[in-house]
Amino acid sequence: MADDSKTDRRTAAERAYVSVRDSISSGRFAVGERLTEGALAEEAKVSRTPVREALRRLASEGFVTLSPHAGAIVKGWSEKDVRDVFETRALIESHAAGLAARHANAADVQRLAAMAERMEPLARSSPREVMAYSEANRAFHAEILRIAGNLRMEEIALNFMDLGFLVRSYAQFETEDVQRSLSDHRQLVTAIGAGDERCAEAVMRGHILSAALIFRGTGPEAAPRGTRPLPAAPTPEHEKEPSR
Amino acid sequence: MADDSKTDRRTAAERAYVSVRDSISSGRFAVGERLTEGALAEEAKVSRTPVREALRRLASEGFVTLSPHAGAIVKGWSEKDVRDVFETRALIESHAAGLAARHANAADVQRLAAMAERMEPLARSSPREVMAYSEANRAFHAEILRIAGNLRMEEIALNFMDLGFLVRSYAQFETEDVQRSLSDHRQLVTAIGAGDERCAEAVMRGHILSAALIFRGTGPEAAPRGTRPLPAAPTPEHEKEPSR
DNA sequence: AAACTATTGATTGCATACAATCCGTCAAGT
DNA sequence: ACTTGACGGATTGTATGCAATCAATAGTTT
Repeated sequence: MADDSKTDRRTAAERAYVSVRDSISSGRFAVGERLTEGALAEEAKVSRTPVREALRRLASEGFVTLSPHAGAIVKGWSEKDVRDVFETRALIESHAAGLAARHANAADVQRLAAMAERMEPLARSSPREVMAYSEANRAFHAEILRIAGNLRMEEIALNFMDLGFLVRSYAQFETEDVQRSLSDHRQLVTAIGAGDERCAEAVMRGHILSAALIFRGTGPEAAPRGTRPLPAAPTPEHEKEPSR
Repeated sequence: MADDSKTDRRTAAERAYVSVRDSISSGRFAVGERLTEGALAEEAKVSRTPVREALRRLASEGFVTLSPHAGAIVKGWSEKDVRDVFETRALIESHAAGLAARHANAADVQRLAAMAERMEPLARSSPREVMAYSEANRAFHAEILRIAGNLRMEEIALNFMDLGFLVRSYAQFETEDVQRSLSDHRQLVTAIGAGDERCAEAVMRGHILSAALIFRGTGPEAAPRGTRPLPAAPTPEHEKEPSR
């Protein structure tokens, strides 16, 4: 973060993207807050052009919504939005788990098992290692998707996992939930190792849907208190469906 | 098209996007062809800035691949890419069909039936109405996704349907295939109207996977001869997976 | 002749200046 | 008092100029 040296290999657009995305994921920008290009540009120490590029990308990934001439606002998530995302994840990742069970070789299973094992200590040192645990969890799911061998499903599922509200939700996990989650992972490794597609599918579906339950249980005030004043708690519904 | 009047409500970026996308979908740009910002800007009568924006969006939607400092090339589709897309579509849209069967009301079914019916004459006047048929087909699938009520799945499936190679593939349909496709649609309407989730799922899965079979049957020379010289048929594999 | 290096041309990436648009405010009219 | 209209500030959208980077070519060396 203190590395503002000029020898930055990444493009300015990439820096802007990471900067804004992290600020959203970490909750520094409140849901519903309007992001002006100028301010973001100043913060990331680039001009407005790469910031615009970053914002378009973030919009396509679901982090912000932007309307012509009105700019970008941090996207809020209604109950239904969250349910839709988890439902889609459950559909895709359970199918992927089945494919993984079919395709996995010995090395794949070995790797998965190692990853699952590595998560256990992270789960115990609960309160502060949320980020590390979340990262490890993402890597585990990513590995299963990779083994499944469908790039489209991999992209979609990973994008969903990266949406900010997921990371926040891990903070709400009770130790009991974490234990069940770890158990799920072990079961997944076993099922995939045994080549039992149906079992892998079912476990993955349950794994994700139960996570959805926990998250939704945290209630509508899932907005994390960020490092800044939180300019007036926004109404729970920023984008209402136009009834269509 | 002749409307280059200055009273164009759309933004320049939107015009650039449509311009480039249409040129790709229609095959005017060959697979593997390199697209330079300057040329595209001139063609769409805008500056390079909105063209860049359009290219990023097209990349996120899978029409082009772009690498830093190297620009954009029209994306090619390997056998596996196509299989992945159809597999994912089958997974999502079959699930959506099931949801639609659960959620549809009388008006929804009415609308679907009308759309299915309207496609029949388009199918008969086969050779030239490919575009109209393709549009109607897209609308039919889109309506089912809308009824299903999961925005994420809707977005994903529609994006996949819009990928160029699909449109091209319709040109390859034999009348026999079209008849089966129409029959599938009628069956879908019936199943959804009856609230039979399993049936709707199964029919949709078969509908999409059989379309995949037909498409793949057209072989690797699916690259349509465009209106321009086709600068040397590119090798079938432009983007090879880095083996990971 | 082959391989490696330097240079040139073209293209992308970025910054900045300018134009178009939107939103809030205030004034005037009904 | 309420609506309507216009003005002003701020923000987004677009164009253009310049710097950074890459690819290809020519030239040099082994």
